[in-house]
Amino acid sequence: MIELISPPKSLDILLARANQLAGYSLGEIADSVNVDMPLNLNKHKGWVGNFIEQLLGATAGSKAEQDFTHLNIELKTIPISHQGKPLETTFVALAPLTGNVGLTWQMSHVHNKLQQVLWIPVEGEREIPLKDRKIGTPILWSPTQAQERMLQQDWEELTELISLGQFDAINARIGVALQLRPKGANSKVRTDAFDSNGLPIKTLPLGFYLRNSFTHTIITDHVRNDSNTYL
DNA sequence: CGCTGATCATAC
DNA sequence: GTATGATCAGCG
Repeated sequence: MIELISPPKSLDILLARANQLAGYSLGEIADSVNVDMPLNLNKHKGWVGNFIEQLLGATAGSKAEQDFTHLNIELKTIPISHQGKPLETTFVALAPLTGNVGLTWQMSHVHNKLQQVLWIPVEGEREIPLKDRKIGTPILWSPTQAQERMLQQDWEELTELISLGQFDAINARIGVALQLRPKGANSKVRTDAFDSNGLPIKTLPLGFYLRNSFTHTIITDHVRNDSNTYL
């Protein structure tokens, strides 16, 4: 896209930028910065996330762990219903299918990425034309102790299944907060793993996702204090 | 109609 | 293929 926006030098600057977006529609903002936008997300699933990244000065296409490495903050847009509930799960990270021996929760990418997240709610009802969907008030979140425990427990259970090569037993129904689901171009994609006998196999790539019930609590817990609140 | 499994785009 | 950003689609 365009608009070269420098990375925010401080948390305050990042939050100020994010707050300035609240209340405006994607179309209004895209117009103001002369960015072309798709009619819908059908073939542009990551468009909103990439657009917000650029508006806030995240380094696009980076391989860094977080979007704002220097601030230790991960950016996530989240589609919200009229009732303020998440409409989609939140992808966190690709699940390593090998090399999990000796890996702990504290060392994991999931833990690292979820230490501090700046959530940007965006209206996500499919009946609302993409350009008319409004951006909401940003939420800077870090897991509570209870949430942290929940995440760790799920991560350990899911990672254990991977380590044991129990891929037949893995499905999206496991886990209270976190779940494992396919993450790839399509169902034919394969990646390296080890089966229950420790033998090399090729299997479907998986990713860790946050369930809507979990992200909903993040939004619910967030205290709104004044009239300058959207969504 | 919520949720799981499948899928889309892009950079390297 | 991996890693970034996610949402689509249709079964139960």
